[in-house]
Amino acid sequence: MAKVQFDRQTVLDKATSLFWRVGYSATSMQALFEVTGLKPGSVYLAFGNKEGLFKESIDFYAQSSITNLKNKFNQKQGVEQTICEILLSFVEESAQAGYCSCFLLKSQLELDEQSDLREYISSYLATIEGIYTEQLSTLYSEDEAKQKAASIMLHIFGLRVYGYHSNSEAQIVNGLRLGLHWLPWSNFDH
Amino acid sequence: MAKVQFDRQTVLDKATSLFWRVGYSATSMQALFEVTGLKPGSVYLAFGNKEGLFKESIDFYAQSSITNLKNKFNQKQGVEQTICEILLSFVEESAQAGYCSCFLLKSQLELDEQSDLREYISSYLATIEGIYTEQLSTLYSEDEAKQKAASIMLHIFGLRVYGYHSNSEAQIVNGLRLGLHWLPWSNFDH
DNA sequence: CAATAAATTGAATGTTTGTTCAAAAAATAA
DNA sequence: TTATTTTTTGAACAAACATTCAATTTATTG
Repeated sequence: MAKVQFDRQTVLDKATSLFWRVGYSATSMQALFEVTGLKPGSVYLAFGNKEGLFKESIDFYAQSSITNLKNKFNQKQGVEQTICEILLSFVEESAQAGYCSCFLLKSQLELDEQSDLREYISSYLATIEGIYTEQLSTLYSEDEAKQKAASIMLHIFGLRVYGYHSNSEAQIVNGLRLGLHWLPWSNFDH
Repeated sequence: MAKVQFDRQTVLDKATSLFWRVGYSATSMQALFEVTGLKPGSVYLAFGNKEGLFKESIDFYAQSSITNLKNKFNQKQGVEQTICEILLSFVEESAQAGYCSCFLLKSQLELDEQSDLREYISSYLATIEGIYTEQLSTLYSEDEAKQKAASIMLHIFGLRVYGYHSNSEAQIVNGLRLGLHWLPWSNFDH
């Protein structure tokens, strides 16, 4: 059997960027052919159809996000300090040119009610929340860890929307400090 | 001159519902003709094009939301109690079948970076934040009112995303209570 | 009642959409 | 090398897309 000749990761990286920025519906196959350099037949052989390519793009993004998150917690600073760092890095991200919010969040909101993909994305978001819960449960009771994780997710979703339209980094950080007052923000003063 | 014969408000109401649920890109003119009962020519005469109809739908939704919000504050309970009620009503909304998040939020995230509509929607969101700030400044200093309003907006955005995929009302309420601990939630215990 | 102006109609426009497929090329296996 | 399998190619497809417009209907004006 002949070897796959295009690099799947490279193609997925480019497709993900386009889907992320433009959205599922507004991204045409034509545009995907151009950005990936593949011809129709290759894409359809490798991914089935547009939805298949999109699903793999979601996987690509989500798995990378989850790996990244786990790595940050494994750097063995305090859990809460790490959470502060993560949130502040999200704020920083949101201030950059071409900021596209979070691919999972955007896709979740765009997808139709009866699409299986919506559930699929939900489970990735639940996995992420689970990581926060797990980490916090080293410091708090299970109930408290769950509540705090829910509060963190609310803030993450919030800032990924807020950061999309407002340019005031400082305002977001103030909002985070107020809402997540139990985190060690003082370590980040200067 | 002949009178406009279709009821503009009715048409906008129906168009808004469709755009809100399905999104801008995925909503076809065909579907809009069907849902409004109008023929192509009528829509194009009255609204110019798809984007024109969408913009008026945004206006329709935003103005109604803003009026609604102001009314709630004019009922003259305490400001903070009113805010709790608003947030809890959003949570309740999110638990209902066919929940579509917030039309402004969804559209904001869907629209392309260089679309004028994105700024347009941003200014509506800023207006809403301004109302919270204004109300809170009757109780707090300007700086504190702004910070609290930002925190409220973060939570509203957060719950309108969180509520889209999670079915646990209780978890969201817990998150709100923790993050917005300075609000009089105790009035809502029973 | 005409005369005039505006709104409605629905067929038709030319693109763009996602997808297919037979032929060609490339890679592996014998 | 030859035979076999897999990938790539790019033209072609029907369906759906947003939009237009001349003809018709409806409403207002004089």
